[in-house]
Amino acid sequence: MAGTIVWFRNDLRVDDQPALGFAVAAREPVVPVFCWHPQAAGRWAPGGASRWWLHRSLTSLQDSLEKVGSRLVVRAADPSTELVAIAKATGAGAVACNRRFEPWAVEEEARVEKACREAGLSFHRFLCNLMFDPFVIRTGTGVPYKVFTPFWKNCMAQEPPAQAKPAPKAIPGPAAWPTSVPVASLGLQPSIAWDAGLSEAWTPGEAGAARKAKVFLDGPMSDYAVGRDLPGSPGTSMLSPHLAWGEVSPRRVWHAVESRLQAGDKSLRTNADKFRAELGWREFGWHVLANFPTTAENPLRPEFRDFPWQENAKALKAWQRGRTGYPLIDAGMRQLWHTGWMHNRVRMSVSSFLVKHLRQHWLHGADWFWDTLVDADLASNTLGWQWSAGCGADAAPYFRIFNPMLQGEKFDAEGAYVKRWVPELTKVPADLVHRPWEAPLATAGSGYPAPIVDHAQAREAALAALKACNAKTGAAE
DNA sequence: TGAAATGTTGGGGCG
DNA sequence: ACGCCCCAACATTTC
Repeated sequence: MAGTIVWFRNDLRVDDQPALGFAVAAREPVVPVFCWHPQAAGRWAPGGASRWWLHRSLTSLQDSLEKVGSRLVVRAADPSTELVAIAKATGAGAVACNRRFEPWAVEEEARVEKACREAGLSFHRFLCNLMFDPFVIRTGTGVPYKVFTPFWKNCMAQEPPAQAKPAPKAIPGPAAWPTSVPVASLGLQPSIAWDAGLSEAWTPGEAGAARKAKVFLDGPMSDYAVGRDLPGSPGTSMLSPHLAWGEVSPRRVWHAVESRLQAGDKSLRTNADKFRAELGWREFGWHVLANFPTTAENPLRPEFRDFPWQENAKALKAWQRGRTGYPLIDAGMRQLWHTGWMHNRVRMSVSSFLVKHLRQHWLHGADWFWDTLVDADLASNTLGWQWSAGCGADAAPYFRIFNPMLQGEKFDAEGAYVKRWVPELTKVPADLVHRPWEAPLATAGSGYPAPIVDHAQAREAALAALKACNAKTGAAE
């Protein structure tokens, strides 16, 4: 072969990037390529917030590649035709990529591989964004896990993730570069300026990811077990969008944690293990989706197939816009709208509220999150929503219904979080901030809506719906 | 990685 | 002083 095409996908980094490392090791020309072809993903094509992120991440990747003597060739068409054409134009004899596990991406990968082989190109695939292979980790009886704890125990009994490999210092280019379109021509940017809050909160790209990791590992990680549950303070890593686009390698993060453990005490170990278990949940989500590819749209537990969901466009809209009248719910939904991100503790509450209090189909929630989250990731989104709805892997039983007042009082006792995102509540005293309808009229929020449903009634209705479904399907519980 | 209802226990007020 | 009752605190069960 006379050079390798590196097909970039959601692995937008140069550090610990196996396909790129493979291409550079061949000591022949390397042609990095990104194809924008959202049609292949259908319903799960990147949403608005993800496209905003992708625009910046691609720009950042271009910069990093140029710094080591390379480029990023950008095309807006199907990779199965583009990569073959680029191989012809540059004389490359091989294509290397990193595996994805979205059902549509698996199909796309097969299509690209076929086109490459038919054109006489060799095709090479690597595990890049996961620490453990989803088709290797198996239960004692040889089937994929559906429960997190034994899954993670098994992973922890494997060989530890391989050491992360540093970025190449120089990347040889082809004699002549193929044509490329500007990132700006892909139409990823919002046409109206709704992205000020995103710009304020995030720095997409590899450097931004490394900074977030360092800040977290040197700070909040030492109190992670407690701090991660408090939405009003910065106790989480904020790495999710960077991981979603592959701007940081989970192996790199894993070993960065490990190196800090050498110097730490036992309590650091406890907190670090909690954090690594969250990386584990991310792995678990991908393993479940890879092995049960229909779950992006269908419940993993078949008895939920005919669950009596309601259709209520008005309620759905109130939830989306943060106008349900429940402070914790509204704060979360407004944080999401403004920054493209929501604290995990609050994600659990808002999703429980949508599927239980409002009894809207979890896919409505999944679609909204997909469009608004900068960390939208098909596996985590699917796992999270099915977990909340009670129909997925290791799911909360349907009757586990979060009480938005109690969750607020437990994890945002002073109301700092809800007041930050719901300014109508500024004057409500702390002890009533999660139930403002009980506050005296003078201090109650001006213009803040009354609860769109009564908590106790909604809870009863949700439990009744489950009962009706069980009676119909004859489910055991 | 719940909440609410129900059951149990034990300290203290009181007749 | 004793037993009764109340109820807070905690535990268990149920949804």
